[in-house]
Amino acid sequence: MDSDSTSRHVSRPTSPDVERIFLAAMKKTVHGFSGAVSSTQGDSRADIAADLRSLSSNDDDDALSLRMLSKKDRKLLSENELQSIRLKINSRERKRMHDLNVAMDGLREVMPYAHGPSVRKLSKIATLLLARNYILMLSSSLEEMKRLVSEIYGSRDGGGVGVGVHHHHAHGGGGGVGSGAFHPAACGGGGGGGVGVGVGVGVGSLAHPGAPLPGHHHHHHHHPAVHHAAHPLLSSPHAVSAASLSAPGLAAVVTSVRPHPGLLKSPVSSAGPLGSSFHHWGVSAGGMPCPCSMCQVPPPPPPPPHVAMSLSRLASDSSK
DNA sequence: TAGGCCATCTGGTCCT
DNA sequence: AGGACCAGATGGCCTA
Repeated sequence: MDSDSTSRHVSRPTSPDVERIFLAAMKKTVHGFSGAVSSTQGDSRADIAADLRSLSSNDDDDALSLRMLSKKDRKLLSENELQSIRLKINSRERKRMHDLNVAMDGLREVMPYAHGPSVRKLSKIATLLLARNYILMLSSSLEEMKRLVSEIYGSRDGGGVGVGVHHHHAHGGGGGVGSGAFHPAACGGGGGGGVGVGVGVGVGSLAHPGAPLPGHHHHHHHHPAVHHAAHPLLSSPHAVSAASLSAPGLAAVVTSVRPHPGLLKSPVSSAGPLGSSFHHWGVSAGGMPCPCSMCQVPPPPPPPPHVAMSLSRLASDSSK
């Protein structure tokens, strides 16, 4: 009794392995292990079980699509036929969403963030925002490396690598966001007023209304509403500006980000909002920029309109 | 208890 | 024709 009947359907998996991963995940789920898929949710839903039971008994019907039928045709079909078609469609949709979740988990795995049984996984929106900022940050790092290479070899080669990207340590994002406000404190090893608190960022100020990030002092305690702004990748000026511009809903969404376990391990006295386990090295150490938005703000890409749109939509979704 | 997050159901639309 | 994709609705679970 599992959703194997759903997996038998041919579909467009997000990757060639998705089907296999999905099956494995479903096995785990069936055995009570909250694995990669739906780890925060219990999958033992009575209606699903009912669906699956029905599916196993109605496996043979043709894949007529219910929505393709006219109302007249629908009336001609028996209750059982309609139900079996509906179940089949539901099953496909379920599998599709499972595949999406598997992909989302795959994304979580490669993000510089907590993975562990004691750490609640990132929400979907947080995962996407984090991924985006991570990509921006990596791109920025790459550009910086290119720039350094061109500086080193430029005198000989005449500067073959043309990179015009420089760090903007203090640039205000949209809506009065100023990520630079907390940068010095973070990279300077703490000190400075606030240590990333109240950050001056729309989202951050929502979550940290003035307290010195007490959540980071707690071992194995998660404060989803507290840590989001502390994570460098989620506090990028871009995401922040979008959040502060779009709606309180998105800000609320962003607050769902869970902390990196490293952020929780030790006091934050001298390490800024990331905690002492996170080592900021700014841009001075070997020229490599610190992979956090505090030490290195990604170059401001042209504000993609679709991002703003999707963000606003997410905001509206989250405000349901 | 409220709010956030999520899975699922459902009907519509688009694509092959 | 059939499947994928999408978005709204709904209800459950969890946490503050």
